[in-house]
Amino acid sequence: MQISEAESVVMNVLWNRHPLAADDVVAVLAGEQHWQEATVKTLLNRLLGKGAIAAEKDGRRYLYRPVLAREDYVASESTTLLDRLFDGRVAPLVQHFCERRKLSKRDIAELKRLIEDLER
Amino acid sequence: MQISEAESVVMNVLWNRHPLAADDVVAVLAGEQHWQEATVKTLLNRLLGKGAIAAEKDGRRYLYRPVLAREDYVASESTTLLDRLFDGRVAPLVQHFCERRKLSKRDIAELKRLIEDLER
DNA sequence: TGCCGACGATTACACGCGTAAACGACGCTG
DNA sequence: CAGCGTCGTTTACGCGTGTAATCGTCGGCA
Repeated sequence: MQISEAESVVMNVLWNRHPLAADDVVAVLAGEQHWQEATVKTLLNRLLGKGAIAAEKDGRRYLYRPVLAREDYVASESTTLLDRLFDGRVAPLVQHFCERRKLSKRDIAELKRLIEDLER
Repeated sequence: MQISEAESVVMNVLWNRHPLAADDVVAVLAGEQHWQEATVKTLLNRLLGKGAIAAEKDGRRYLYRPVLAREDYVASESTTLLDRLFDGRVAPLVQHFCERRKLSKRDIAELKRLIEDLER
């Protein structure tokens, strides 16, 4: 079940709120994307075909909800990247961002807490 | 300069050792990929077209070397993912792996050291 | 009750990618 | 000096994707 880039944008909408009618999805996306209504419908249909979302009849229309969990999607995407670029290990990735000064104060504080928690 | 998945495999070979003749690349990949020689040649050519690698004539053949730095590629790929999935922040990503128990002892130790270094 | 508008479904189409075979030139070997 | 093998170059092709337009149907309003 491979979700494309554009499809994942639609998934995001549904992960945030569901179930939603196609129209609602279009409305939400109107703010962030340039997409025509037809485009969103195509994406919804492809997601349906892939089994990533489900549709339940609501009168004349459908209400869509995610089947694929956001967690699972995030996990698979990030694991793939980690494997491809950092030999599957987290520390090198963090180090990479360290060296590029991409860690905010907040990141550092949170990382510190995470590590402390892990040690107990 | 967008590098596809398959192309990045070829890049990897060149990042590890360069310059290399097409044949050498094929030889290295023979161990890990199922690819025909022709496929590797296509990928080298596409990379040339994209400017991600350069070719220098060596008698009758070419020697290829990366132009795009591995560091830059890794940075752009991982930033893209981070932005898409974790709102651009590193800590949530690490937390994600924490919760999924994907951190090795070694990861934890290294992260700890990274954090300590950052605080000084 | 007939037409219009709203939905979902179907169809379209160009482009990049994975995967490769075919082609063409050139130098070495017999 | 004529083939043959070896490179790089060109061409191929099906599939997924981004991006839509068009079609067909059904319910509500005039």
